[in-house]
Amino acid sequence: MTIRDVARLAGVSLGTASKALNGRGGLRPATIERVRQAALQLGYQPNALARGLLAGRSLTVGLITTDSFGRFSIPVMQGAEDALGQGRISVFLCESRDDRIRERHYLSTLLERRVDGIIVTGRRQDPREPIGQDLPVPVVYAMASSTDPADLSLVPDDEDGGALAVRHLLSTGRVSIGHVTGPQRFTAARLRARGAQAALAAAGLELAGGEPLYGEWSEEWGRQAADVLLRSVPGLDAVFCGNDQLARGVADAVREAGRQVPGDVALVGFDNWEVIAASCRPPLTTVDMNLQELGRVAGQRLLAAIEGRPGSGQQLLPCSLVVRESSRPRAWPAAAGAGR
Amino acid sequence: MTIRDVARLAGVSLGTASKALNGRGGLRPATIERVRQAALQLGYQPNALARGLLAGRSLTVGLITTDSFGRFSIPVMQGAEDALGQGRISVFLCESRDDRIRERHYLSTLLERRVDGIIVTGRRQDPREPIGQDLPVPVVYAMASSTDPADLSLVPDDEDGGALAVRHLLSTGRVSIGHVTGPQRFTAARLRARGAQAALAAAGLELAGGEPLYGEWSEEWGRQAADVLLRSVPGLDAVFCGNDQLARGVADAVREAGRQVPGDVALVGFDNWEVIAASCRPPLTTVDMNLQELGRVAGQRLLAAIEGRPGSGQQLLPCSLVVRESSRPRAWPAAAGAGR
DNA sequence: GTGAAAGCGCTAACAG
DNA sequence: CTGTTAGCGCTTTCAC
Repeated sequence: MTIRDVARLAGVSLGTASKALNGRGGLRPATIERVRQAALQLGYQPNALARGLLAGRSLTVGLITTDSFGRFSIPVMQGAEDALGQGRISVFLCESRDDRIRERHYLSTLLERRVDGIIVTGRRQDPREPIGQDLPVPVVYAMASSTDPADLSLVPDDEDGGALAVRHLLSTGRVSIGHVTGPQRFTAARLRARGAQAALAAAGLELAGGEPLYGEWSEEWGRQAADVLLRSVPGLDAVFCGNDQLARGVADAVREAGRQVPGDVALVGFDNWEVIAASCRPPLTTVDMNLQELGRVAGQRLLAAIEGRPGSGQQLLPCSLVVRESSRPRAWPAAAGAGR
Repeated sequence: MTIRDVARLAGVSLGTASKALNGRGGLRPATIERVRQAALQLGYQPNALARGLLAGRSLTVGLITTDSFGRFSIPVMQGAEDALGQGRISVFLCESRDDRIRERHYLSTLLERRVDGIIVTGRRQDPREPIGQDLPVPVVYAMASSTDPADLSLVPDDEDGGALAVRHLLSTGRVSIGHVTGPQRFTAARLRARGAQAALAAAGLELAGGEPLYGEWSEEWGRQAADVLLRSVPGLDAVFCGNDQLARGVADAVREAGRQVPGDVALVGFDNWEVIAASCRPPLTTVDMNLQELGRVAGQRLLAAIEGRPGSGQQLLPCSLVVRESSRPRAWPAAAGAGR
C-alpha cells in the first residue's frame, strides 16, 4: 500500500498523486478529487519513515524521564503533547530509572531515530548533569534542570509557590504559621521555605517555631512534626507543608490532638496531588505547580529551538493556589458535610 | 553524517562500510577495525528511518493508554520495555484521555510511523471496543480488554486476587470478614468480590454482612462502609477492600471507632499503590496485580505476534499478596513503632 | 497540468 | 574480500 498504488488507481503518475495529496502544485480540482478518492478507497497512509528520511525531520521527539511513577512526568508529557501534537509530532517516552547507562542508551536510540528534539524531565528540579554534549538536536529540561547554563531549563517557581501559600494563610487571618517540609538537600524544599519566610517577613512576622522543620517527604514525618509544633507553639493557627503527603500527616495529627482543621489550624500543602489532597480530611488547599502548563511551554520552547530559536538559562514558571476546605477562614460558617 | 562519510574516511566503499558496521559478509578484520574507528571518530549513528524504510520494520511500537494518571499504564509500559528493549524497540506513548477521536488520531499517526505493533492499555479492564478493524499490525490489550474474542487481552486475575486476600485473612484466624468495594458496574469489583466469596464458601463461611458493600473507589466510602460494618456485624474481625484507598478509609474509621488494626480488625487492600498502602496506619497488606510483569508478558506476546505467532482470547495473569502490618495475626507480639 | 527522474541513507544482491 | 548497483516510499525539481 504505497502512493504508487494510489497513483495507479487514480490513473495518474506517482508525482501527481503526491502533489494531490499534499496540496502542492497547481493541479486540476478534478484530478485532486480523483486521487483523494483513490487514497480513501485503498485506505492509504503515507509512510512517515520515507517522509522523514527525505525531509530530514522525523516529526518525532523524545521524552527522557527519571520519574518512575509518572507523578510529574505524565502531566508534563500531556502538556508537551498539546503543544507538539498540533504539529502532529509524536513522543517517544523513555523512562531511565535513574540509571545513567540506561539514559545514555536511550539517548543514542533517540538520535538514531532522528528525533527532532528531546525533553528531559524528572522527579526533582535539582540541577543535574546535562544529558549529553554537543547534541545534534535541541534539548529542553522541564521539571528538571541542567547544570549547564547554556541549556534551557524550565522549573516551577517554588519560592513564589511558598510565598503564595503563606500570603493566602495570612489573608485568612492566620498569624502563627509553621512550616513542615522534606529534606533540606532538596532545592525545592529550601526554595519553598525561603518563599514562605519572605512572605512572612513582608508582614512583619516569622515562622512559628523559628525555623522550617526539615525531615522526610512522608505522612509519618508530617504527623511527628505536627506534634512538635503543637507542643512548642501554643498559638499555632496554620501550617504550610512542603508537599501534600506531609499536609495529610499534619491534618491527621492535628485532628487527633483534638484540634480542628481549619477551625483551629489551617493547612496548605504543595503539589496538588489529587489522590492525596482530595481525600485529606478536610480536603486540602494546596499549591499547584501547573505541570501540564509547564509541559506545554516546554513543547513550545522545543519547537522554537527546532526552528532555530533556541533558549537558555533557567526559567521559572508560576505556581497557583488551589483552595479547598483546609484553609477556610475561621469567620466562615461551617460547610455542611465537610469532614466527619 | 552518513555512512558515506564513514566509508570515505575509512577509505572503503559505502557497501563495505555497511557490512563492517553490521558484521555481515566476510571482511578482513583490519578493514572492519578501520571502519569502526572511522565511525567512532565521526560519532556516526545509523539513520533508523532509512533502515526502517528498507527493512519494512521500524523497531518501534505504540502504546495507547486511557489512563491519564499513569497509575496503571506506567508499570505496564516499564514491563513492556523490558521485554521489547532487548530488541532495541522504542515506544511511542499516546495518552488518549478517554477520547475516541483522539484515540483514532493516535492510531493513524502510529500506523503512518509504521510501528511494528501496538499495546492498548487502560485504567480498567472492562471490555472495550477494539481499537480498530483489520489493522496491518498486531495489537495486544494489556490491563484492558477487547470485546472481540479474536483479540489478545491480558488482564490480572482479579477473582483469584480476591480469593488470595480472603485465604490470607482466614489463615491468620479471621472468621468474620466483610468486603467493601467500588461500584458494581466495574468488572474488577464484581470479580474480586466473587473470588472473596468463593474462598469463604470453601471454608464454609459467608461474607460478614452477607453481601459486598458496593460504593465508590474512595476513602470516604471506605470510612462510611466501615461504620456500617462495625455497627451491623458485632464480631467483625477483618475487612477485605476492593482497593487501597478504601482500605485506608476503613483503617481510619476502625481506629476512630476505638478498635485496633490489626488487633481487632485485620485489613487487606487491593492494588499495592505504594503511596497509599505504605502510608496507611498501619501499613497495608494488599493484593498486587504485578502490572510490570503483565507489561512484560504483553511485550513478549506482541513480539511473538510481530514474528507471526499471534495469540487471542482473554488471558489472566496471577496477582500476588504483599503482606504488611494490617493483617498481622493476633497472636503475634506487637511490633515496635508500628502506627501511633 | 502532468509526468519523469533524482535522491534522502541504508542494506542486500551481485560482480569483480 | 571489496565495490557497484538497485531500490525501500516519498517529495521535489525540471521537462513536456
